[in-house]
Amino acid sequence: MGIRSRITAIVAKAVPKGTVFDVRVAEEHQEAHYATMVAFQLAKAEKKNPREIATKIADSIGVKAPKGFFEKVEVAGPGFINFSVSSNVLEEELKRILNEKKKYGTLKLLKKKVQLEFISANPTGPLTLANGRGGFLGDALGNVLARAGAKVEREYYVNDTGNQVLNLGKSILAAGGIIPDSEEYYKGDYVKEWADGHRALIESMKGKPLSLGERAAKDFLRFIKTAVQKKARIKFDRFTSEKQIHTTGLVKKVLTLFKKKNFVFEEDGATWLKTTAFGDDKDRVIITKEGNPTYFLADAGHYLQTKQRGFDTKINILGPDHYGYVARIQAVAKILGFKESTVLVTQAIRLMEQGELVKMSKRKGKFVTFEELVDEVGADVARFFFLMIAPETHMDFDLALAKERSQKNPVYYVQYAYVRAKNILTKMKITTASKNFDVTKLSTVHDIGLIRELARFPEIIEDAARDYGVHRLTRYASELAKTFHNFYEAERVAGEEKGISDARVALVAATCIIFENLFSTIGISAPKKM
RNA sequence: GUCCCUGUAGCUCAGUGGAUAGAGCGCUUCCCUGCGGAGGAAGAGGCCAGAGGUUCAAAUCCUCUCAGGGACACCA
Repeated sequence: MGIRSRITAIVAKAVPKGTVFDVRVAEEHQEAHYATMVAFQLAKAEKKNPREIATKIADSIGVKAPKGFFEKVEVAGPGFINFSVSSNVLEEELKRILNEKKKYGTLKLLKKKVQLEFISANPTGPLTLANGRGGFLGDALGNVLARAGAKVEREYYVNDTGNQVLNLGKSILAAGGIIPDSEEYYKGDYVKEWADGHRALIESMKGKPLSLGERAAKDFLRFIKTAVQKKARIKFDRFTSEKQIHTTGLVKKVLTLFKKKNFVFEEDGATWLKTTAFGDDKDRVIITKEGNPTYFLADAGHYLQTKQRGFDTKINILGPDHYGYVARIQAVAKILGFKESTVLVTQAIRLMEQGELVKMSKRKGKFVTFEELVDEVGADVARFFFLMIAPETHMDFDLALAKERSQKNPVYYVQYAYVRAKNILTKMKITTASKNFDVTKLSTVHDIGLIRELARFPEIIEDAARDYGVHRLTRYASELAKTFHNFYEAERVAGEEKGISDARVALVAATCIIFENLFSTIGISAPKKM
């Protein structure tokens, strides 16, 4: 339990039961460490002056808090309650970091079993930058949720059959000159390349474009896997095949279930699901009038599979082009009885080249792939840069500046802080920092500031696990790095009087632990040197 | 036309209804006789797109307007 949650627990005892309130890190210009605005909320209900209430609460906390926990609790301004924790508490937290190491910042906050689905791009070509954005988000979010105590499965749902794959097959035939070209076919060089490399095969399969598409999709999926897992270091536990959803009978099963619950009707020769009952703006076809199940029905079968495999929570990360899909898939989740179903929609990345917008389109074949970007700037930079920005922000990425930008990217600033910290310990030949140090020797603003910053790590994990705001982690990384660089410039570790030196060694060792935990959660490397 | 997202420093972006709106880059001026200068310090730079409203309190919530991006298939 971090410092903030301990304060929250203490405040909770001093206010009426059930009061909802926040404890947050105090603003920088305040001397205090943490603050709460609870008095303002109570003032409304109790029709009293907030300052009066704040004073009452502060007094009560003075009595109820464990002895020696706070150095100061004071009312400020119109009714803020500011907390300064005592050095004992900081010492405890520092020791906790040194003891728990990798486990520091693992919480028992989430008890749920979560399936996290992301990327799930069709294997009809290389990944786009938007796919990559969702990929990094999913990977890091998976790490965060796991740290917060959830059991997480990361899944890539592969649309390895159906119209898009058929279209891919036809596109290859067209690229091979066997059938005439058409507007809707995939145009990228990769289609041509694949066709050129499989001349005999496409000749023999020219009557079966779907099978040909499936065959090519297998290759493209392999390329995707390499780009995602090897190059971008995005981990998946499971690749689920849409084709298998069909062959294992899940499509029929989910249809039966929908019918049983009376959400199915026939119209214009097609079969529909009544998604409007759950807020969708129109009902959706699940079986076409030709008698083919739609992708949507297969996806419902997939959701059913997930439910049957024991997941009560499903998080699905979609790209901006799938926004229109959210309402209907949420309808399915409700019918199937998921306890929680969240769809996160990431916004597009606009690729700029010399001030010009470059359109990304698989079909037109003009795009910079996710893999190319990772090759160009490296996995750490690409990941950190993408994860710094909230997913709903439309992001401008200037490709011409990508490489130059990488020199100035905050990821280097952050990793350099870690290298500096590590280097101090290496130079001093310290492998394990002693836990017998005197915390009162850590007395400068830089010492204290660093400890306070380190202690925020569990709070960041908690917040990110609550609102899925993974960019909190990269922001925190920059702040921690700044704090450490400040400390490094101002204070020495080696060569100080022994008591101070020992205490600072412990502090630096703890800093390394936090950086390592943070880096592994974000998914970037912890370099020994740069 | 309907729906979604966005509009905050020159640029790229943070900002959970609360205290003096922040960071990085860029710009100005400083700081190496020390653990790695890929650093540090100081500074300039903001009618938080606009207008109404709700509130003790709004960049944050509501309504409208404007601007940019995206989605609106018996494709995925």
